[in-house]
Amino acid sequence: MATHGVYQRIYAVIRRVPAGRVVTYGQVAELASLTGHARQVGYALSALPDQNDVPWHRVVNAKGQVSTRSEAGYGAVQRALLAAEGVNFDEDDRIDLTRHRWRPRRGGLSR
DNA sequence: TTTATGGCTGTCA
DNA sequence: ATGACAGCCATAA
Repeated sequence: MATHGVYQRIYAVIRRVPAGRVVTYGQVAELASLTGHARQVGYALSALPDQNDVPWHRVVNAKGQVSTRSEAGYGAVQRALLAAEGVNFDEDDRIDLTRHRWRPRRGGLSR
């Protein structure tokens, strides 16, 4: 479908994120060949329909903290979903990115 | 077409 | 450590 949108590409990347793992907006952008356009990733998520197969909750900001959307409450939902997948949060509701950041296979750069 | 708006990020104080 | 500023650019009106 000729979805000439960047969003579709972003969704594709996020769908590849395994459970229990998280990625930052910037990382998703980079994986989607949009290095430096982390913002667009956030907008893509905001444009997500209620029904989707995209694990938007696995996308967090660079601080490892869940970005709140326009309304409050979603943060708690996102946190709950992640917690259900085994992602731990610290006292500040932050995720240990050094431990939960998703590492796409790429030539074995892992660690 | 132009203008305004962002679920961000990195740098500097 | 936190707070403020500027920059990148797609989508919507």
